[in-house]
Amino acid sequence: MGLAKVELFTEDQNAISTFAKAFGHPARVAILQHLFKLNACACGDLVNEIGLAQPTISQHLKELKNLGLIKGNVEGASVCYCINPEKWVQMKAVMATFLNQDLNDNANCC
Amino acid sequence: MGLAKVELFTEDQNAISTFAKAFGHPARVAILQHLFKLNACACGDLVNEIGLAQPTISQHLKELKNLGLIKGNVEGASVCYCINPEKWVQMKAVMATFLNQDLNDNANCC
DNA sequence: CAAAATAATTGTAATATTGCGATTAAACGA
DNA sequence: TCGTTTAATCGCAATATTACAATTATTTTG
Repeated sequence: MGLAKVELFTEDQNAISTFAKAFGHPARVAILQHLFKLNACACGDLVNEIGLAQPTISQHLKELKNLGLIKGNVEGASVCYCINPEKWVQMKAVMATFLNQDLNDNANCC
Repeated sequence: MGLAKVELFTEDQNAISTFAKAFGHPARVAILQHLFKLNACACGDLVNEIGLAQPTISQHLKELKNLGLIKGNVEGASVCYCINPEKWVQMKAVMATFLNQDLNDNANCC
């Protein structure tokens, strides 16, 4: 199938998995880390930094942009990308509800 | 291709994306949330709780178990699953280094 | 204006993921 | 022991993801 049965799950569960999926490829993790380090940078810089072809980087950037985690501004011939702080904060809140669940003392197996 | 070029990235980036990938499906999110709520439960209970077929749940459980995030103990005819607290804590630490990066004030676009 | 630089888009191939029916294996109960 | 319950595994179909060459669109520069 290859198609997740989204309708079976809560909005929260779908939101968590959607964000997690965005981080589910090392290239997207690397892109985001690089944007954090430099505040902003062009697509071409990311192509040089990471060893993937330009269309591949462009595709990963598109996914992150569609999710709203990054913003892109045309700067002459190049495009300047950066983190979208508001969305990043929102994402962190969503992930925190999942990651910071309480580990009960009797959580160990049976 | 469908094959991530793992060798291009740091160990940290690959670790982050591997954990994130595990959370990149709502069924696995739901399974983990349910295990947190009940401390431990059988595969069959998860099949009832979530609306997916038994082989599908079994497959998702296998992925989580391979990553080490959950443990499974045979309890007679059924199998008791629970969170692996040590691995969960380790995963949280890895994800925190990524999620808690500093949002620089001048992070806004160009 | 023509050539160069930059990045998006298109198209395609290879591989991965998701889901489930059918089957199998193991443990339990009458 | 035989049927039942429980869950793993196998095999398959449908879809998604990853990667890139080729192309296109836009802007800059000479």
